Amino acid sequence: MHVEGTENKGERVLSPELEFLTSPTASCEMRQALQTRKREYCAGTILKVEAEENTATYCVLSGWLALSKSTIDGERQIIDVILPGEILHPTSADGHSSWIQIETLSRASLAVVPRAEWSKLEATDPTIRKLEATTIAASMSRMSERMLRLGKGTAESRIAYALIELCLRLTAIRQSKNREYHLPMTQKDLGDFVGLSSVHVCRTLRRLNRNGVISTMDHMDIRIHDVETLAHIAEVDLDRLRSEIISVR
Amino acid sequence: MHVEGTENKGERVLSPELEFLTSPTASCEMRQALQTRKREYCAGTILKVEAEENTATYCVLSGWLALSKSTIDGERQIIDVILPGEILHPTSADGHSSWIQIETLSRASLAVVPRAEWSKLEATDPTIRKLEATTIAASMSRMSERMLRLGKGTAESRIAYALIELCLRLTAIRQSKNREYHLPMTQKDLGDFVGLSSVHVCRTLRRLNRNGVISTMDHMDIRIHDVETLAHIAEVDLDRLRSEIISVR
DNA sequence: CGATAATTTGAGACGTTTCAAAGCGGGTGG
DNA sequence: CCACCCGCTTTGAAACGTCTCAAATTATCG
Repeated sequence: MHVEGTENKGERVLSPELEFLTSPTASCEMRQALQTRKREYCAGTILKVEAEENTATYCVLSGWLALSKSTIDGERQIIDVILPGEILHPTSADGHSSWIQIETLSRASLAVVPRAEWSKLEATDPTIRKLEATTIAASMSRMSERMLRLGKGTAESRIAYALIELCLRLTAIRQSKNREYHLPMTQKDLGDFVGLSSVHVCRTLRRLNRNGVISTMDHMDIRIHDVETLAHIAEVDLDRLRSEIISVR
Repeated sequence: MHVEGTENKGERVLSPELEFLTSPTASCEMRQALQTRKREYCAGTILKVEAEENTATYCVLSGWLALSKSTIDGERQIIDVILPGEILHPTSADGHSSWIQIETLSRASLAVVPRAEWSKLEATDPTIRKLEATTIAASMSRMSERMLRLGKGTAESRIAYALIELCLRLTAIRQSKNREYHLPMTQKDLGDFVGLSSVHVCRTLRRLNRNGVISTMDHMDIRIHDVETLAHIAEVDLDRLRSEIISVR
């Protein structure tokens, strides 16, 4: 169980301020609200426990989040990874509890906006609703891609898919170039993400390394050498996937 | 591959008109729109193929839908099951293609509302937006519960969870009483839903039968005898799950 | 530089899949 | 009305992939 983690890498090529925050489309109110609600967290912080009282909206300004569920015996499944620029509504159907546990994978800065204030922002700025809608669509889409592989894919295809998905998303927000990025996750985390034991994650990663498809350096620095092969292993059509999980801006 | 199926059971205790359609909260425009867009489909119809052009909103008036993704070699994963009263936006992040394949599991009647018209409805009727939000929250919530079990659960817990989830949802819309309902799915379908082969679904179902936890009669008529045990196998807290996946009305 | 966490590798156990064949049931056409 | 066919369920046996356990190695941080 992560408590007040010590890792603090994970955002190296990060623009000082977030894109949509400074973008001309964002309204003045929006920028202000995010700025005043801005908070910093260190890696491994648990922001919200499953089923905890929650009605706020989270905007990720920098850093990575993991959304997870756990079984009674402590097994964790990472449901989704949230990257900078994305919006998160952890409120479940009953309208007041969180359907998910939220934790930081790296040092992160977030704007946590209470429901009332967020509704006001939505009303004043029509672009926000659009951003929200595409964020949700993208999230659903990548969740189902992962479910498909969780249900029917091999270990290799699950890992390959995760690496490709993250690469595409990071590239879209200019936090990856040349198919190279830092994963602020341990192999255990990655295993919890793709439904494998950390041991098997290791083996699979090593095999991909040996075959020259990717290389991992240092603590989880990923470099994809042969996207075609990786996409083939992941059973992914790159262009289609991109259009499904990347919001148009 | 299902094409124009022949099965047409699946909605036996169905109220002639859907709850939220006739409810006093639904606006006049809403009711009219749904009525004029209403269409009937027989079981096993594929409404929308993955990645197909799509910007409409689907309202399920009666019957069951399955949302699925498939691998290149034809393996299908059912991502979610949609029941009467629920709303579906199959539009992915690019704004015009569908992120999912939609098919009917039983005979079903749907209102397929084009985007422009739906936006107008949203604008006129504030309750629709709320309904949409809770529908999405509920869907996310149950998808993640299923992902947790797909990643970390045994065959038994996956099946047990699916049976409980469906029982709760059906009970909420008064299509199940006394924890008894008809599942308009084959064992293959159920396997595609929970990530198991049809053979293993059969074995697992039979074991639950032998142990007196459930009984299955006829073609997939489920009766849950011992909810406590089933919930325990599924690793579920019934009240918490209910509040997370059932929309308050 | 020692303590602690994360990765790597091996070997065996376990659960699920696959293959195969038999049983059941419902629908169709003779 | 019966015979036949096809799809679904059931059961068995073997193959396969992943997990677990265990131990060695390597990184990380105070």
